[in-house]
Amino acid sequence: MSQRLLVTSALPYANGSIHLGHLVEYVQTDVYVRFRKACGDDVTYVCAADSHGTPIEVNAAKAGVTPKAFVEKYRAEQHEDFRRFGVDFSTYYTTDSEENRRWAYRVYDALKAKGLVYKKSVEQLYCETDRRFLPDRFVKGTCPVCKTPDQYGDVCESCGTTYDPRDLVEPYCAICRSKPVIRTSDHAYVNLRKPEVFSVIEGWVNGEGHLVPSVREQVKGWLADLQDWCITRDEPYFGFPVKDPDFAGKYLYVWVDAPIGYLSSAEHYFAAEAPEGRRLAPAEFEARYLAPGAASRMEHFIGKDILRFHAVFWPAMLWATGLKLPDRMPVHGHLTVNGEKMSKSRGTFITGKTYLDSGLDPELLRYFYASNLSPGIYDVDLSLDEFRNRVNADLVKRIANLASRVHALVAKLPGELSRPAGVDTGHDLQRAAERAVQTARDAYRELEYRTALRAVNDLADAGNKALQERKPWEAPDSAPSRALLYDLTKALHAVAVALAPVLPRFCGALAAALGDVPLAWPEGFTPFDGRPVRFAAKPPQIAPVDAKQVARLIAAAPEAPKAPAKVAKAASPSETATKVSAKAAPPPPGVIQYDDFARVELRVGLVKAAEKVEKADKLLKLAVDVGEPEARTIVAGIAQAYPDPQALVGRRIVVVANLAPRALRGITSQGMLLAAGEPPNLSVVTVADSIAPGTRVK
RNA sequence: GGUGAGGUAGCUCAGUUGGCUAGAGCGAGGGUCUCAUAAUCCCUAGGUCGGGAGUUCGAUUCUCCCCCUCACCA
Repeated sequence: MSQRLLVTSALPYANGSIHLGHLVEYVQTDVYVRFRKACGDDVTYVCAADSHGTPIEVNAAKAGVTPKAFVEKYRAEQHEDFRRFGVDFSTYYTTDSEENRRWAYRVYDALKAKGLVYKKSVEQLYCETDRRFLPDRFVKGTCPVCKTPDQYGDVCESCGTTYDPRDLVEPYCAICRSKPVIRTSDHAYVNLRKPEVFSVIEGWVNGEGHLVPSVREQVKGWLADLQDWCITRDEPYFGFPVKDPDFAGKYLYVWVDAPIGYLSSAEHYFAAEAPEGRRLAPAEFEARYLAPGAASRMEHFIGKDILRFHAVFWPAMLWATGLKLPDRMPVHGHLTVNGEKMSKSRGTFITGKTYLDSGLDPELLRYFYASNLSPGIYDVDLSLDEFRNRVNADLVKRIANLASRVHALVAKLPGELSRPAGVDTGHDLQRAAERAVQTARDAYRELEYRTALRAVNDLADAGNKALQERKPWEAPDSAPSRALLYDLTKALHAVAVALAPVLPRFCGALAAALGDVPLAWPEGFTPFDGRPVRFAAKPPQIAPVDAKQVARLIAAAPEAPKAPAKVAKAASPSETATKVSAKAAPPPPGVIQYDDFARVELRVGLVKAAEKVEKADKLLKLAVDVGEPEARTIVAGIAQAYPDPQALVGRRIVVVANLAPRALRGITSQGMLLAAGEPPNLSVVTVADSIAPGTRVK
């Protein structure tokens, strides 16, 4: 029976690019959405850029653009990145919209009407230079416990202590470095302990199917000691100003209007973006999707870092507003790379673009994620070796290869291929295929992707095994051979259907090759429909992934690590503002193998020209001869150490020649040079004049 | 420190009411076919089931203590 669903992924903050950590969630959600659509369900997949908050306001100002323009740039970029990974949103809107403004006020008013909002005076650090209150991430200082300098206002990255920003020793503003003062401000708080709202939250958390048990336990732990929630922020802020005269001059906290963005973006989709036949006026949309008891499911896919907002505050907001509560909230873990947190200094902070630039097929990442995803809250580890093994073993050697084998054999047969009656091939592929499809169907629904993909692989195993045992190439046109090849072709149809949510493009091509077979996945689906089979084309192939290719993901990191920085350098506000955990890397001994070193291609380069980069204090643009027909352009942050760039011309320096190109100040840098020290006491590494440009350094 | 989740073969994980010689996939080692992208298929690998104690005829599966990892919170 067809169901109506509203599915969401968390809204990415419009302050940076999409990275592989984001993609875990969007791939998980997209696979589910595609699966449900194939099943015939009516699915709307809503997402948007989370566009408000202090970091965006500050970074936009720094960039000299309006917050709206700033946000739109990232919104468009994110949407495009997602598209290239096959994430097929119905809409990718923004929380800075008129629809969201309307919804946000409505929710605020509803909370107020329920008597849940009260005023409380709080002390905060205030920067008199910037004339603003400083959020935790915008004040730094010395940890009051372990005395490590330059720690954020909420937590020490060295000793892990969390504290109040007011406890920092020698606090300073992360924007202008001046010393903040303490000021008080009146804010709006939501009383979540009031019995009527508390019982709603508790009831939802304990509701069947809403949260998996381990997540439920976590949330119940919070409920035992529930704090009230501050829902306003001081100006300057980028967001919706509170209309309530009790809180004049305040703005709604970004975490209030962000989840509301699910509703407003969906409303916008149905009102303005949906195909003609699917358009709905806002009132109609609300009645069909949001009203209590509406015949529609609402499912929110989120990461574990934002569970509190979604599992505690969000049900309260929905309830107060008189809307239905979510039907399911799948929570996934974070992404690690080679077993560790993504880290810029280690080069494992991989953006979607870096992945795409490496030349790897985005669908391979989808497959790897899916093969490691379960409904649980486990972290997914992108081990580069594991990634390569998984793809090569499953997709290349097993599945694509089976299609290739079957096609080659069938292509040699004359005419159409029908199933000869009464032939026992010794392998019940029909039963195997139908069972695999059923197993996968149940598994996708429960987000047990690992199980679903296991079932598909088992089916392909059975196919390869049958070929191996029956050897149809020995008597291609015999009845047993024809029967087996017929069954195998049908089994491939099952593979295409069951794999399509994860690999839509590959499976689309496979289905086309099988003669435009449908990829719909109705209840009880079986590819054994009795129709003759005929390949329309060669099935799609998948190139094996080699180690060099995946190594590029890391080698292509923006900045090669030199020495692991002991203390995070005074990061720019844009870095402090990112939602990505920027915890200091534990300093491991970091012993590497020779092969690791050999991947870095160091060459001698002769500096042919050098000049300052306009509007950049630290950058020099060099033309360097590294033994290639054309000199390379290299942009390096060494200007402070070389006030006269001409001094560099004629020097023989050492260049990392296989570093992925990267744009700096609009100039594409085709490598980096080695230098010792920190500016201004910095020196580029040079070699004797007797060494020719292009010579390998090792 | 509090709360929660985990710690099973090199890796990723299954093990739903305690019980046959603890399983799968990948990797690794050996063998094999040759239709297929040097792809397949077969065999093998012996992991104190984090450590200790207890309950029991018997515990990876129950209880207690400890160690370690992760997340959230103060």
